[in-house]
Amino acid sequence: MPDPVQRSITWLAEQAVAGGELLGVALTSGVGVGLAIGDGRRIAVATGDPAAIVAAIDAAIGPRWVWWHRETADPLAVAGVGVQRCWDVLTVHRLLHGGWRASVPGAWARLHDLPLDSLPAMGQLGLLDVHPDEGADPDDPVRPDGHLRPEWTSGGWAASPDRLAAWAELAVVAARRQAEQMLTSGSDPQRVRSTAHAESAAELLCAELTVHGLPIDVPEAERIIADAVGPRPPDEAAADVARRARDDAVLAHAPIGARIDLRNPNDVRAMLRRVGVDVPDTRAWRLEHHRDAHPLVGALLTWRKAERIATTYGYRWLTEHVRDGRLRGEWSSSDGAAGRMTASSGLHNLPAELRPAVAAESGHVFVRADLGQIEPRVLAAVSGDPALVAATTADDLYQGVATRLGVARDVAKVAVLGAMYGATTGTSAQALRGLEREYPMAMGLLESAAATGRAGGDVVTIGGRRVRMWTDETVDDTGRGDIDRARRVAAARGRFARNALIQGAAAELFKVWAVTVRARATHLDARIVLCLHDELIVHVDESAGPRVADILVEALGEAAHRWSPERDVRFVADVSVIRRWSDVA
DNA sequence: ATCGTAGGCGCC
DNA sequence: AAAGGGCGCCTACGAT
Repeated sequence: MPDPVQRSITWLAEQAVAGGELLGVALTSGVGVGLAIGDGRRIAVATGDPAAIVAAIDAAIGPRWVWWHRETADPLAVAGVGVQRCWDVLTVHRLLHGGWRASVPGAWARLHDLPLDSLPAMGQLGLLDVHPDEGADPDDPVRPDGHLRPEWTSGGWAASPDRLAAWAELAVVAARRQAEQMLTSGSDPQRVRSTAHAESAAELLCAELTVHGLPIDVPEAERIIADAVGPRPPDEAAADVARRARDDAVLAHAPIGARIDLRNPNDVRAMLRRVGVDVPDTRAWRLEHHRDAHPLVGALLTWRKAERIATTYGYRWLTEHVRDGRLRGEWSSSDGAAGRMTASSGLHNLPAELRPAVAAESGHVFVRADLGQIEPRVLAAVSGDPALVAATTADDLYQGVATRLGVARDVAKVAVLGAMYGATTGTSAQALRGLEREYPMAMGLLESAAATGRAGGDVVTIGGRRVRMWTDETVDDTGRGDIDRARRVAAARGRFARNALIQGAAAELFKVWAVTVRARATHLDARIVLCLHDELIVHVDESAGPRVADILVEALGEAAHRWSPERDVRFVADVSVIRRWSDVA
């Protein structure tokens, strides 16, 4: 190991002992790595592989690494540096303030109460304006007016080792201010800090998921696709012929003489009307009721399924998103709403028919686990409703609720889910009154969230995530009056807020679980390859499968302990060791 | 031509 | 039983 690296490790070890709990890092592969404690002491390392340096320091002193954003996590994931403790400033910013968009200059401005309208514009926009930093030192990342210098934030931070070190130091300053803000946020600061740690680790996990991908048995995927839409067409013309053949199978049932585009919902609706099926839209669940009315309906529904494979999960999808036997997509740790993870390339909406193609590599297994009845258990935890907390001790929570309400299990389940989604009509309405009677704390919490949402207010999850209420003007106006429209917008906001409280909290618990699994299973060379809201898939050598299965269960207990405000809520996971995703018991 | 929106559907 | 919350991705279509 080169001398400067050894020196920096020694230096950092001393600082860590002296009380520097946070360690800033900024790195680029071309330039090196910048490190900082955050009280003015920096170190710039120009030689050596940045990721190797980080790995060596991580092993030596195990600090909580602080970085600005994903651009630092990505190269660490590529290099396989399994950093455990981190603080991602932009991820924490999204946690505290909500929304999906977040930028380094914006987060900095917010932290320092700087007016957002004086945010420095990118590019050349400012050339003709009076420069707020006229004559100032361009090597200082902060302008005299307090904003970050755009030349730095747009990439100049990586220009030299010294700048990397200054940038790392600034990240620590930002993280410290974020921690201070938590003290006055209105939520429990300990709890929010804990969420910040988990969310930051989840963002790093997302960088790793993006790099690793999901193992795919490509020949099996091709077989499934061929079953649905035929063999891979050699050219565009052949693809066109195949598509026409699929269309004709449906149109054979249609009234003759009609020129119908099956991909045009208006055409389809008109066609259905001509065979006596009158529907407001042509969604599958609606057409299901009319299956017996005419053979056209069944043919259309079958066509739609094949069309889904052909267009979204067909040969093009395979060649574009599967490389080296892995389905690769972009992962992000929190969406713009309640904070669930998102993934592209179909990773989060792979049709069940394709799941046999998701297969462990040879000599490996998947260890798969999903959380059972996660939403009502989360509702019990965040509301502290004693009756609902008691219901979580059962494997089947809904059965207990049904017994208490004196209704059928299905009715109870629909009612509980409906209460969390905002459904208020139908047969669940009567059971809803039963819920309000038997679980007043839980239902009261949901109703107060809905009221906040209806009034246009933000809701805050138990972990401290702010979910910003939308101010959408584009809700469809069918020509009725403004009052009616305002009422519909308010109702939609109420449903959104009601759900966000639960969906957001469930996402928090899930991420704590996932990053705990990641931490506890790295020594087995196990890799999380899929996160699906309440389901985890870990890829590992077959010899370690049973051990990882145990870890998934233990990690859930640990995660619940760290996350749940309510000691007595029981969370359950269904775990299995499998070769293919479709092998689930 | 390029963009945003809506209908539709996959998953949770 | 009813059709509610989130996301990504496809197509067609109208506005720019």
